Amino acid sequence: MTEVKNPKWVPQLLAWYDVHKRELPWRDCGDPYKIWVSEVMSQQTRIEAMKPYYDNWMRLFPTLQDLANASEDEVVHAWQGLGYYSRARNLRFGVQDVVENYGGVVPHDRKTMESLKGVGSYTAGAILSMAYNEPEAAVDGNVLRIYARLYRIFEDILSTKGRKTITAIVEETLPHDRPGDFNQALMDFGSAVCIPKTPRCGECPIANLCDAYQQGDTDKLPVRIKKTKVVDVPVFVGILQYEDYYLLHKRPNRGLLRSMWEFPSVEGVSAFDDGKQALSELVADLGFELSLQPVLVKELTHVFSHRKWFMKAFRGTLTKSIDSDLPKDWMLIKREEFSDYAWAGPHGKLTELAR
DNA sequence: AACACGGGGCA
DNA sequence: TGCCCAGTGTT
Repeated sequence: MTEVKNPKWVPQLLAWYDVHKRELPWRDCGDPYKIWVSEVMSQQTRIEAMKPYYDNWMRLFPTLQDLANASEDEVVHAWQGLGYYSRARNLRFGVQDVVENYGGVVPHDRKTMESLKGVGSYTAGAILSMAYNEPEAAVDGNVLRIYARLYRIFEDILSTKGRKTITAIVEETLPHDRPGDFNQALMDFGSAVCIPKTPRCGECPIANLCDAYQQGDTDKLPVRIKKTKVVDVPVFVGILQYEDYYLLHKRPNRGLLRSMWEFPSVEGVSAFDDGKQALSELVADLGFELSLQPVLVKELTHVFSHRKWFMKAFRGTLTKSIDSDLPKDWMLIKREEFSDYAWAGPHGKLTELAR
C-alpha cells in the first residue's frame, strides 16, 4: 500500500500538472464567481462543449452582481442547450443568496458554501480550494476513479461507503500548500491519463506509485456496481382445467426460470379482457377452447433481482376443439402430480388454487 | 437510498 | 438506437 500521509505521488502529480495543465479562462484567475460558474457548467458536461457557453455567459453576466440582477428567463436562455437547467436556476439563486446575505462575497467556509443552492460537496471544495486556496477536497468521478486505482480500493465507488472511504484518503493526501492546483491536477490527470477505460499507464507520471498498476489490476478498477433497476411486469395467469387435468407450460431453456413449469401465462397484460384474449389464442394453438371465469382468484407479487412480477390468476376450463398431441413444452397433469415437477418460482404458490 | 434532471459520446 | 455518463436536489 502506498503511504497515505505525505505520499510521494502528490509532488510528482503537481510537477506533471505544471507542465501539462490546460489553459482555461477561469483558471488561476482568483475570481470565485468565475470558478463557481465554470464548476457548475462543467458538471456532467465536457469542457469542450461547455467552453463557448462559459464565454457567452461571462459576456452576459460578467460579475456576480450582474447574474444576481438577471431574470430567470435570461439565465435559462443563456443555458439553453447545456441541459440540466436547474443548474442555471440554482446558480442564480445561489448568487442572489450571496448578494443578499453575504455582502456579495463568496463565503470562505464549506458549511456556508454548501448551504447555497446548487453547491454541493464537490463544488464547495472546488471553489474554496481554487479561489481561496483552502485545503478542501473536491471529490468527483475522476477523483474516485484515480484513488480507487492508486490505493487499489475494491469497494464500489458508486456506494456511499466507497465514497466515504476515498474521501477520507483524499483529505489525508491533500497538500496544504497547493490544494487548488492539486484538485485541478486531479481533474486534468483524470481526463488525460487516468481515463475511465484503458488508462494510459504508459505515460502516467505516478504509475511507479500506483498500487493497481503495480499489482496488474488497472483493468479491474474502479469497481462500479451498477444497480440494475427492477422493472415492473404484469403477468396474467390462467389455472386452466381439462377434466381432471391442469394445463402446464415448460418455460424455454433460456432466460428467467429456464425449463421450469408454469401455469399458462402472458407477460405485460393485466386487464381481464386482454388476458382472456391472449390465453384463448395460446390454448387455441394446442387445440383447446377456453372458458375463463372473470373472478380474480389470486393476486401476488414476486420480486426477482431485475424484475417484479405482478401476477393475477384466473380459473378457466378447457374443451377440446381439435384432437392432437401436445407439443413437448406443454402437458396435462393431475393435481396429485404437482409435487413431481419443478415450478417456475411463484407459480408454485398457485398450485394450492387447483381443486 | 432512490430517483429526476438532459444532452452528447459511444457500442 | 439505446445505454451510459455524474453532481445536486428532492422525496
